[in-house]
Amino acid sequence: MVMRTRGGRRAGDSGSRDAILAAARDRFAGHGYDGATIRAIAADAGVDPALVHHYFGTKEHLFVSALRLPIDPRQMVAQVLDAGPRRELGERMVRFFLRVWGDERSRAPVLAMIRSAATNEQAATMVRQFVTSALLSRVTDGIGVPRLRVEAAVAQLIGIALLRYVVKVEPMASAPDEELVALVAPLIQRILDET
Amino acid sequence: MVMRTRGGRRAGDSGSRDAILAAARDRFAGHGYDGATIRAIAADAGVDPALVHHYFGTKEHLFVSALRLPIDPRQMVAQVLDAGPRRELGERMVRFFLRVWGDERSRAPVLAMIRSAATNEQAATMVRQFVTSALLSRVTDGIGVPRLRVEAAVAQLIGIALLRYVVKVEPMASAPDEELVALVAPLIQRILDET
DNA sequence: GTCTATAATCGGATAGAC
DNA sequence: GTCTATCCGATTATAGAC
Repeated sequence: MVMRTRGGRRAGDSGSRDAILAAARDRFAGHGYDGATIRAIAADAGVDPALVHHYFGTKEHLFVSALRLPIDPRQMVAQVLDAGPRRELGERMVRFFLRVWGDERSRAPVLAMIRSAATNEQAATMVRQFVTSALLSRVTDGIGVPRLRVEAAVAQLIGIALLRYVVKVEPMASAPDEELVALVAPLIQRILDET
Repeated sequence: MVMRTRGGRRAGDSGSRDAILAAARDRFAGHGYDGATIRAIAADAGVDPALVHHYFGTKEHLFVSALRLPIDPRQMVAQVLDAGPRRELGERMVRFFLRVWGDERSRAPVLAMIRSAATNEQAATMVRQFVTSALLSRVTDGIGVPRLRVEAAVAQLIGIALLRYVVKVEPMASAPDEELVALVAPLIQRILDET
């Protein structure tokens, strides 16, 4: 029968494990670590709560499993930095940012990190380490910009994400991507350019 | 005995009510609405949990009581807008922003709103209405800047608050106020200036 | 693989004594 | 004004049957 050594679904598996992971991503994204309950995740996935423990052990383990990004951050950063001329870096960053937040699959883990970090100290530490090592350090190393400036640019983007996708303030929430690019790309570019 | 009609402490009051309010502000600020428990608030205040209900009824009522800002937002906005020449508006906004976040008394309610809005839908609605009516509308009316631009400026400041005071990323978290003013004020000014 | 049953804890809220 | 006692619901987690 079907029996692979790597990848794919193992023999005997139903789709429950993946269903749990998908439901967990949604719940963590929507309510943060503390607000997402195993019972609700199980209900969303259509399985028994005990099955969640059977697959993932503790809630914390489920959290880190659910947050594994579908793409590799280091690869993404390198791509954004090198995909064109330096004078268009601001625009590339804004477009990349909007693409991540526009796609449900990548938005859920990021939203989960933000929502959880806001109220859970352990999650905040995870986010701090991730932002520092996976993003800031690579960007700072890749281009010759002082770290405080890179952080100011990141702050601009995170603030927009908060107003647009979490608090949902108008007209920011409904503005088309292109309008945001036209507005924000020059701002980011300027932050990075002035030594 | 002592018996005033307005202001001051009423006869028979101990300091418990104020102690509860102060503890509630800290807890809501530190853990968000859902994460702050009445039992913990009571413990911080050194009183019995039942006393919290005695004074404030439900947890929700306690929340809105704890979040009454010590200053009036409409007054603050007007002051920032009119306190100097238009070309220094960016600097005034940044300095005001840093003053609010630098003082514990004003930081606690703002932090509580952010942390709660991140995971609690009801709190998010409160924040959205507050940001829209109390801040954005007044600023947009006061100066002739499109709302989307004002929101971009607010996003820049909120993002900085997040990195500096919540996630605590270095060097943003430890940078002196003046360094941030020098870096950010021109950015805000530019957002507001270009039609 | 999946579920039942249950332990152990913690949450908000209330009634009522003092 | 303040506290004791308690109700009732929800939570994570485990043991074990099927």
